[in-house]
Amino acid sequence: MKKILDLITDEMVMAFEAAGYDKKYAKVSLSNRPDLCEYQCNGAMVAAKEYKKAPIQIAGEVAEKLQGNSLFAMVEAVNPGFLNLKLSAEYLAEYLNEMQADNERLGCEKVANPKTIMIDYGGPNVAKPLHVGHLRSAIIGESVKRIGQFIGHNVIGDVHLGDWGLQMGLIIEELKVRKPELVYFDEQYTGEYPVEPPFTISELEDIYPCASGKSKEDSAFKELAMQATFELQNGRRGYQALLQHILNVSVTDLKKNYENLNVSFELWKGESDAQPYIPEMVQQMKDGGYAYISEGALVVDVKEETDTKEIPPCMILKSDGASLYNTTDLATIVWRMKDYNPDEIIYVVDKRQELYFTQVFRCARKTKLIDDNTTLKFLGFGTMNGKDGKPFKTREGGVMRLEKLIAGINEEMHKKITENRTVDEEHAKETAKVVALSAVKYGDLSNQAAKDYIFDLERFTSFEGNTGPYILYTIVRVKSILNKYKEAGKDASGKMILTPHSESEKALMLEISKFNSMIENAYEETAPHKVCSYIYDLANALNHFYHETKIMTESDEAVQASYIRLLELTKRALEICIDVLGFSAPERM
RNA sequence: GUGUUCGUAGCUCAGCUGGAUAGAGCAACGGCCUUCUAAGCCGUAGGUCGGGGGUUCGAAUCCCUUCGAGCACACCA
Repeated sequence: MKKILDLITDEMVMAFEAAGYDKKYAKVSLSNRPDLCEYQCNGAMVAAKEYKKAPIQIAGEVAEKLQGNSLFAMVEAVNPGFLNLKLSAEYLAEYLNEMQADNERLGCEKVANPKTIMIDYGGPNVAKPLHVGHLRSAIIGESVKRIGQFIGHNVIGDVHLGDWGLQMGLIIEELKVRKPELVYFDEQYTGEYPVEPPFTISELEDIYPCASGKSKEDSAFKELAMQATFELQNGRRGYQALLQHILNVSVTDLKKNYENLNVSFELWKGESDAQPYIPEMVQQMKDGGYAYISEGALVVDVKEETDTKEIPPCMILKSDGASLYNTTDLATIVWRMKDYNPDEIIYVVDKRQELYFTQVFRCARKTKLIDDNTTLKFLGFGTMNGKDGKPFKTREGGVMRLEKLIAGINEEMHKKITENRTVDEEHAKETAKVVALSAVKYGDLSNQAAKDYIFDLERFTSFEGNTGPYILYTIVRVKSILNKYKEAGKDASGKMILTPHSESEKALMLEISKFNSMIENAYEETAPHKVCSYIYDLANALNHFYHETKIMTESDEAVQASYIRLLELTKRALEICIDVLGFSAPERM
């Protein structure tokens, strides 16, 4: 189904041409003066130069051609040369009926040529529990993925575990200190290793910070850890087996945590999965003449003429021959290309890593790990700050665990829900969880991803204003009235949406009609915050209409059914939107 | 130092591929519940869009400059 903006533009193009002007000037946009019109075209003012005519004259001639057009209730040429448009009520109702006929997608067509897009987000470290720093990547990445999937692309989310490098060696060494008797440390051992992991998740969570702290003070310990890392990377059996245990225990826990956030990944690959591809990749870079030794390390130059600053070379191997972050990221590109041949890879990563990823992307392109058909995209997000504007910390100044943060929000929400109304305990708990998630996600996603933002629990969990709970409340109100209608034994299915009976109804209809173009726009700009701002407008329009219109007492059955159909449409639009944002609405609240 | 992002109401943010009177929410103040969830709706007040220049018929938006803040600058990830 065509976007309403395109349909209007089509008419405008014809009008411009009929009046003897180039169609390139017939660009229509949403009005920025809703008091004057719904859509507008500023082309006459631009065209004035080429045709050496007063803009108002051109606008007038174009408007003339649109008089009587069934799309519009009003076409006006206004000084200095604006073309102001209002849609006809009939046309708008017709458009909404067409949307409703496609309840699944509300007339938002899937792309004709689906792309394979991989999204790299999450990025948890298997040695450490998730902390608040992981929140944004998960929330934004999940939403970007869902938007892409809704549009019709084949989008694959990959969690990209941090499961390689010194952190693993640290765990192994610390475990050796604690449980030296384990067979994993016996180099003579050739039998099968136990299936049961030698530690629990809580032990694991204790081991890493402990080892990490030790390595900072005890250089001998750090030395051992580096040695263990090296041996692990070179295939020492016992250590490989330990890595598997660490992965199993950790991933089980991670899955649980991500599930609570309504975040899921198609792939649970990690840095270690890239390991097998490294030797050949490095060899190719050498053979191709791209990589050379600089200050002992193997690097690839990624400078470009147009750079405004010096971009350091991309390091492939450290001077001790060990691989590093760059190496696994590049090798990850290798297997992604081999297994999935994606058209695009999107990295949802902290924006502070931008320079680093520029190096990696350039290196991948230069050394032909990817071809020209694949784009690499960096979607950097800003820092989540506390109310003081500084990076979010616990009261003690440490990093806050994600679980703890979420639990705190759940608790706060539970308090609010039970405060003013009577609800049974089990119900309240479930609802609190659902609403709390909307608060966190909406609070995050309603900001532009690239900007830092202030995490304000009080504000996010509020039911007033531009918040997740407000959106959910609106949906719940709609659900409630739809239920009442059903309970009255009525059924509006198959009934038509009629032309609007009030300003607020038309405003709501206009808002709904923007749905498909909004989704496309949000996809093109990888901007979930556009979905947020849309549902906020839509929810406002709904509440306004709801307030002014007595639906259940409407005596004209056809009109009432039309209202109901309109509410169903609104609800569906809101639900699709919150679904792509990654949360859902309860039945009651 | 170099580069980069940003600076919009008391606070938190939209708007930025140039358009008409710069928009929301919170906080403040004032209205609206015998009727579909008042967790709602309506209204009042609050701004030299950091400063200065330029391009343009027209600038929060583009360019230059200046002040201020954040961030990044090869053997961590």
